[in-house]
Amino acid sequence: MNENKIVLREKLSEYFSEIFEEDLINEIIEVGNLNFIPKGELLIDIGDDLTHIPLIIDGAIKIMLEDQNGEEISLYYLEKGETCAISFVNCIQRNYSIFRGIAEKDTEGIFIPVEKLDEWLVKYKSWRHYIIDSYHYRLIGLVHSIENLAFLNLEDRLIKYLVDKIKIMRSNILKTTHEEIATDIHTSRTVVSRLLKDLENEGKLKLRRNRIIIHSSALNLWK
DNA sequence: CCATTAAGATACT
DNA sequence: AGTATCTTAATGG
Repeated sequence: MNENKIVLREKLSEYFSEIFEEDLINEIIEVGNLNFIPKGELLIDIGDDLTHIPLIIDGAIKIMLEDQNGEEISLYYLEKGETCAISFVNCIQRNYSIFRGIAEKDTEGIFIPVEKLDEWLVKYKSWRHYIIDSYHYRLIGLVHSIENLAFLNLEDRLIKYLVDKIKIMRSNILKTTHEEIATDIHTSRTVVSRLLKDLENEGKLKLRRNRIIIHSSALNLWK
């Protein structure tokens, strides 16, 4: 029991101790539970009851939306030090999730029960700022997704997707399939294959089975 | 070696 | 840009 708390404190110290005051850290250690979410696991689905809010310690969560036909589209990622502020408001209103969250890679998070969120909002200034900041940050993220969808052609969307993914995975070798990319940017596999082939012919990347190797020269170009 | 499946190719809308 | 279909290639048992 006590050992768990030591681990929790250690995990929090990496990022959150910079932004949260000591009393709040202690409370998080008291009520939070550390969870490991392996890559590919569904963390939360659309319509799920929200009982806990995650503080991401390490890894990344892909946030997705579903259309009327059950087709998915990926919106943005949650990373180390972040939380889902959208789910925060959902929690307060005791609503159901409007998003789907899947672990993009092995992820660790501290889960806080809903009741505490409200309480801490009044009690801790740092918590208040953290929630407002991340809400703002999520809004910016959403606006970017909308911009991408509305104003960019498919090729540019694909490029942006690759750049984002490289940032999240911290590697320019992406272990993914054309099929997965297709669902994420909401198009068909053949189209992704075609576009990637074009980029390969332009010398921007190399294609292997289950693997895309992006050249750093192209990466600089796309930034 | 074979089954599975990712990815390439072609043709049509 | 997207769909349908076929072929080829990689991978894991």
